[in-house]
Amino acid sequence: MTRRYWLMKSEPDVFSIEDLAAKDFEEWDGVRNYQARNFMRDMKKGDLVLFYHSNAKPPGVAGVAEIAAEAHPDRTQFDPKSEYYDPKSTQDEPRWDVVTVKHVETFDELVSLATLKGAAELEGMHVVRKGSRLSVTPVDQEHFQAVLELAKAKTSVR
DNA sequence: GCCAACGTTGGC
DNA sequence: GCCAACGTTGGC
Repeated sequence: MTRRYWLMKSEPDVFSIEDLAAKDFEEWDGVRNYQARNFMRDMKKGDLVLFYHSNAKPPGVAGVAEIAAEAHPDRTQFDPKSEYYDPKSTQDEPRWDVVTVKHVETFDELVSLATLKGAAELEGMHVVRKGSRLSVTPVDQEHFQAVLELAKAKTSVR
């Protein structure tokens, strides 16, 4: 099986890796960017995800999740009471999808964006680029492994 | 709070 | 189709 790797951003004040660990599974709703949506549509069950805390102090990768269910319609787009409501979306042709993610691991210590930026082997990774805004991005296997090793290195030093 | 880097909207 | 105005993301 060819497994693919991704990075997904979430603001921990809204939904953190601790929240995911408590629930085990989560529907990743609220993505309203076509590029991010298209990446989610490419995700396969078993793919691994770097769970990134954005708008955090500090921002960085907090752990790992796994794709538990592939893309299916985001119910919040049909709900007028939801902040994610999209009046232009129809049941016949939904615009927005979710994937279901499962908790795999919470790092003992966050791998901060500063650490990622300081790692030469992560050059070219989307999240280290200046002005990176895309909330869902593919990650090279080499980059994914390198982030795991950074997380392990931090743990062993303590 | 500032600002860079986009994405979206709408006039033309 | 072009582009200006505006909105959003997210680091710092």
